[in-house]
Amino acid sequence: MAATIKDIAEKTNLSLATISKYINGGVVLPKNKLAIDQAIDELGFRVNEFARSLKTNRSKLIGILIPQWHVAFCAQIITQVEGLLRQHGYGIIVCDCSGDEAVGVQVVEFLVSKSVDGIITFPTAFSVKDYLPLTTSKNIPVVFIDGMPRDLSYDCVMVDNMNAIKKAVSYLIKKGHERIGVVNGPITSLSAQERLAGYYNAYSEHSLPIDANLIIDGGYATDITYEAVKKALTSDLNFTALLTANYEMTIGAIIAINEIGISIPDELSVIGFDDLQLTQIIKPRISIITQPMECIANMIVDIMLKRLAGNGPDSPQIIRLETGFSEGASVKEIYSESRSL
Amino acid sequence: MAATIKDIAEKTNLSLATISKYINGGVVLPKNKLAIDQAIDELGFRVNEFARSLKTNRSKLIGILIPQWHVAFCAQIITQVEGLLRQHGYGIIVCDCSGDEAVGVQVVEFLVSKSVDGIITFPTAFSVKDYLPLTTSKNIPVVFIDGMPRDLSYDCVMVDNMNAIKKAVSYLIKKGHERIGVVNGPITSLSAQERLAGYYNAYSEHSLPIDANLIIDGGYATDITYEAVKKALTSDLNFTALLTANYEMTIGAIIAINEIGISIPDELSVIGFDDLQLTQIIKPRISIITQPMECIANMIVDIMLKRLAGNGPDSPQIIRLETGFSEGASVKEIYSESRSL
DNA sequence: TTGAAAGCGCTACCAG
DNA sequence: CTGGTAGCGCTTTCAA
Repeated sequence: MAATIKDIAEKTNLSLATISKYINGGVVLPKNKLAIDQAIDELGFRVNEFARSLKTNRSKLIGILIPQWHVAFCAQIITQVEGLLRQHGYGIIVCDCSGDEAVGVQVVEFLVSKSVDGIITFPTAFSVKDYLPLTTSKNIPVVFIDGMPRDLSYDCVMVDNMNAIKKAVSYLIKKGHERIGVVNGPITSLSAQERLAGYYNAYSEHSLPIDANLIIDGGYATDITYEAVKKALTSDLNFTALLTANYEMTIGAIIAINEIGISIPDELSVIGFDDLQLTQIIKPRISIITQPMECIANMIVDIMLKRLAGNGPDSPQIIRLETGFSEGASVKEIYSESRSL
Repeated sequence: MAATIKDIAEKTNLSLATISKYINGGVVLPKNKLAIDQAIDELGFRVNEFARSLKTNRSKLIGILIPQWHVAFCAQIITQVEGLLRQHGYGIIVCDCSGDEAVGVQVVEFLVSKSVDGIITFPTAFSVKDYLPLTTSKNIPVVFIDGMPRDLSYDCVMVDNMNAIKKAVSYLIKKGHERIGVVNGPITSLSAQERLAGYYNAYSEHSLPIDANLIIDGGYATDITYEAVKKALTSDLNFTALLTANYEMTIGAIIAINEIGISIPDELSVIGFDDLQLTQIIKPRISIITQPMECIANMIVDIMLKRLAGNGPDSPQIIRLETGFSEGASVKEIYSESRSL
């Protein structure tokens, strides 16, 4: 049987209370400290987290809700979040709801039943409203990543999607592009709405007309984008540049472009999103809007830990982070008719 | 405060013992069942898992150790395993050790400290031996996926790697190929060893000479493969076909091939591994060695649940599953000199 | 700084 | 089938 603090107490001739206090960071006499340390070592003592949790009512577990396991952005963020939380003694329980609303609610109930101390959630295909009563009633803090339902007010960490796209589109416009295709996510998602707004803003700022046909729905997915881009490229839309609004869509677009045999940047300029995995090896090096992954992860953990400690701000925090831009060789300067006049 | 079984007992005028028995699947009188159900409903009672765990010493949590979050095979398996385990009331704590041995041991200690009931582990870059004493001393079952250290004997679920590759190589040989490149993982890993053996076996069975230069180390990674394949293709190795031994390497190879502008299958026949995500949209449709993902996940969960229930077989189970082959349009029939005679 | 004791909520034993 | 009860291992008063 595993050693308990009782064993330590007996061995050291100290009381349970003293041992408990010590292992929770309390101060004891130096000689007692020595004795306790030794006893812990000899007996191979480890705190029984169940008992501790029963008393403190905290599990030191954080639930994470993701739309899909293989979404690159999620994977990247989770890697970092997991590492950071582990340093603070928190484990993560990750559940994938495969975009199914019913499963989503079920998953959150499951997480709550596992007594997670907090929940971190990525935007899912469905509204998360259904499960929030559950978490609020249990006082479980929820931190949203990359967007949340419009009519809610929770802690959220996201990038400045609007400006990210706006800057990229402006960049293209300044290089002479006027017909810029954009592969965006489903317009039901907040981030897609913001990204689209960035596109519009850039165009209006440069007083250029918008052709709605240039706005392609890539469903935030590689396969959908692949089909959509292939179709768009073989149509008579005549765009000279293409912008993709997340990693998966960037990959889908690149595959489609390469397959058709259109050369980047000579025949088509391209700006991608999220410099992960594949974008790092594709040639020519794609110009990419980058998200500050590490910073996002840090903020998420930071807010969560503060909430758990009960010393977060009173009102929900919406953290907006600026995106970066990694210049590659995928954008060509062109001279449109109107400008060459 | 949340309701406890004590509240239920009071409300129903039954004893704690009866309530406990009922919520654990025991049988009570129909009218008591009704009363209990109603009380549970009204009070919004939920079992306190901490208290339960303290008593039963089981957390209903399974730890999963992965090499990297974005390895497609892992993601695919975990998705399924997580769903299955959840159906049985188990949650998973996933930790990524980023191929770092020290982190790996630390992670397992962490998982043990979280009192996971079992551990499922993918092959990591380092030997897992260091942490096994920990798990065995705590009687925590460990199930390996896709390989384990050679000198150990644990439950393991893996595919028949040797035959998978052997069949594919034989297939190519029968189509007339003699110079078949193979992009394999690091030879330190069991699966890579087996896959290589398959390559050798196919060649020897057809009495063809092996050129070791055709064996490329892709490190099970996209970027390494990309560089290696690019180099190989621009050398004078003259292979007519290329076989890749996992998903990431398949993608890396395809990107390299496309970039150089070699056409599949006219100039090079290709057989990939694991029909996931990208391989499903790349044209031409790649012929692929497929792993029975669902079946693998089922077996893993099956063994784990049996071990947890204490009714698994006495000896470690090594489960070997057959791979499949999905024929695409990436292999061309050729006639080598020797055959055309 | 230390200790005694209560009790977190549940399960499992045994008796009825 | 039901109930009384001990106790899992820990934290946390409160008093010394």
